[in-house]
Amino acid sequence: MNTAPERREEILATAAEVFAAQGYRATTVRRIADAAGMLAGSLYYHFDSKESMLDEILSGFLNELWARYDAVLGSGLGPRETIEALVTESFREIDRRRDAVAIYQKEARHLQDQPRFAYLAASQVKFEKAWLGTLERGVAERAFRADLDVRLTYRFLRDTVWVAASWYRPGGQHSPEEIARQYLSMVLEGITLRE
Amino acid sequence: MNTAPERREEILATAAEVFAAQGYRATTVRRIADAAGMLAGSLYYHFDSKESMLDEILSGFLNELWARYDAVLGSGLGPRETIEALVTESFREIDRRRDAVAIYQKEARHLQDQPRFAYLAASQVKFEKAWLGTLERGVAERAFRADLDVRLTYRFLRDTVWVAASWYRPGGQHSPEEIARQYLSMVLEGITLRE
Amino acid sequence: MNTAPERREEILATAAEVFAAQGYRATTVRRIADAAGMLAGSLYYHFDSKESMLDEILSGFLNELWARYDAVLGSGLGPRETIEALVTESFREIDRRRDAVAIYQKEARHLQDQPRFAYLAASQVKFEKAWLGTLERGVAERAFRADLDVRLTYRFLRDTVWVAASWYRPGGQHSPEEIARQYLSMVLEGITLRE
Amino acid sequence: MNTAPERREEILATAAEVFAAQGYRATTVRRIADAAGMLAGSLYYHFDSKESMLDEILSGFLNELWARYDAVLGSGLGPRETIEALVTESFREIDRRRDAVAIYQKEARHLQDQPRFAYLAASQVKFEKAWLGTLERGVAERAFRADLDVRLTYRFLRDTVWVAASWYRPGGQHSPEEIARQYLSMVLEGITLRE
DNA sequence: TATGAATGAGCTTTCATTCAT
DNA sequence: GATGAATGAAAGCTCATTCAT
Repeated sequence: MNTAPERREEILATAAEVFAAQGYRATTVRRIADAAGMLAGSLYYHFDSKESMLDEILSGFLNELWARYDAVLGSGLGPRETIEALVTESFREIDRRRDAVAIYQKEARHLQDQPRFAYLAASQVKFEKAWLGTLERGVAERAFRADLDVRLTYRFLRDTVWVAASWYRPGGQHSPEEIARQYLSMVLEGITLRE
Repeated sequence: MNTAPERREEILATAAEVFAAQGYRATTVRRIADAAGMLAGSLYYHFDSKESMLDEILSGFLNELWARYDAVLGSGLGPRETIEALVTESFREIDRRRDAVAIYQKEARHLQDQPRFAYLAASQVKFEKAWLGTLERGVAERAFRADLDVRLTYRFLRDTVWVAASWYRPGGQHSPEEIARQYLSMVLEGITLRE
Repeated sequence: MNTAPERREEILATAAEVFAAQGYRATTVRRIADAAGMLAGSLYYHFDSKESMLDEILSGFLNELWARYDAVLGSGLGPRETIEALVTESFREIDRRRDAVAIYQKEARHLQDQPRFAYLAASQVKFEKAWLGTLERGVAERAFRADLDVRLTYRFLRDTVWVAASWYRPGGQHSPEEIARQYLSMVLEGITLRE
Repeated sequence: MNTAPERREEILATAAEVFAAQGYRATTVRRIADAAGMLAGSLYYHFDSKESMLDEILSGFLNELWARYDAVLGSGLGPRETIEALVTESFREIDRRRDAVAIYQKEARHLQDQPRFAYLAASQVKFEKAWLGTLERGVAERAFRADLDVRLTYRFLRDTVWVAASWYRPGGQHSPEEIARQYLSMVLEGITLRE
């Protein structure tokens, strides 16, 4: 199962693309193989199973994401700046691994019940801790409004950011940073015009 | 195919529940039948295929939704009030048909390529027209900020509302109207504390 | 998985026949289905898997065998009569379930490592206890020779009986009881002519 | 296909070991290669197929066996001494090629229908001729009992000897010759104590 | 001599669907 | 209205084998 890393990555990228486009279940192993220019059986030289491809895609994404998040969280920023940095890193990750994010979005919920994908639930918990904690700190430090339900705000922010993977196309007219800036502006200031 | 309407509705509700929990593809007809207390083959007395169950669930949801939306859009409200009404109706619909909304969220994108589900794409277009139009009117009438990309704002709003179906539980601590009010407050005013 | 018992038994008998003739691994599910007059997939209405057919065949055989053995062992016979009765019951079982015995013979050794087939090993242990015990009792009571290695004698007897399944054909010229009588005569008296 | 004979023999011994332990069909070429410290494809430098390994194992065993048997049969012994010599040679062969004998035992029956393995059937015939002939000669010469079915006696002897391969471990507490002596004692004199 | 990568045929299994009863 | 049994297509996966390097 350990092959030339480049070929693995190629196949994995192909698989991610197809999974994201058609859904994991609806994707046949044959379809991935076609897209990778080989026969279905040949995939099994590189990977144990369809599921293990999914696993690598998802864990690869989460590992990278958490490396960035941890850097942000460890750098001693204030609540508002932390939120800004997390949102920006999220959009950058969507830019880097759009397919993985889209798959995560669609499949994480039922996958996390399987032992193999327990790390999805674990990540979810860490995620909540990081965002919710920052929001609460912001309320305490009078950076954020106190009249909003924090959990609701958390979900709002979280969903808002990740759902973007469903329409985002890398190389489009807005850079990830630009999208992040606009999102943050909406979330932080609201869309109402103030004069 | 025409049976006592209550039995149909029961089965449909069951199917929606399972589809929402496991995904359409991953749901077997047998699982639905189990949950409905019958054998798999017996479902075919009421419906002619698994796909037609999905179809009824989705179109039932969209028909209801558009009846409400059309009422809002035809009532001559200003842009801000229109947005408020649409968001509120959306959360009410999530409250009424949580499963259908969750299914829609997950499956609409690839279903809309099939002729049978072309109405999903059509609805999407109408949807965009309604929301985007309202936002543009709001910018023109100086109700909304002009410095934000309107398409981005549209997507932001749209996603934000519907994704809620993934965590919303009817009968929870917040009523749909209360959730709508908080969401609107965030979107319209932002989460930043202003003194 | 619970269907009309007659159909199950029919299919099981067919499967046993094919397993015995070609070996478990070499037998395809399609071949069993062909012989049973159905399509491969249809077997799965009645059974969970190819392995579960094997399981039922083997456990059915062992259950029946042990019912008979236990009756013999509990009836207070002397060592020689016990051996005679066990051998006779064994040949009767071969007559009744030739295929199952042949499969057992060929496959038991490697199957017993799998948890599902642990009962094969358990049966083996009980088996040894019964036969070896009887032989030892026979030696103690001066019914059997003391100059032979008892374990060797045990293996000799055990193998000798069961291997017969590989050539025995029900309805042949000798009844199971007649074969048992000849086998016993050889084992007990030897083949040497004494005058 | 012609390589250093030592490497071939090594691989063949490895293959025989795995075949004997797991069964021919259940053994993958990769498993053999693993055990031989190479990759699956590399085996094909030495052998042209999995089947040809089996072929060499089996024919190697039979050739050696027949060389010994022929020596015994050509040496003009009486029936009892012939049986004794054949049994002894058989146990020596089990000692030398335990795996091959075990494979033979399990696979010969269905292999012999394939043209490639027709020699298995031929050997079987020769075998029967030698043993059955000796037994008949023994009955005629009043060395063996006349009241036993000779064919049954033949099968009894044959099976009894070869099945030992399934439990025999070279280097165990009994030498092949010792095992042969005990077996012969049982078969010739019976296990009953005579005073 | 051996490796790494691929092939292709065939395997067990799943599942939506049908239909006589 | 529902059951029990079967169909048939397609799925994921295995594995002996090939072959350029």
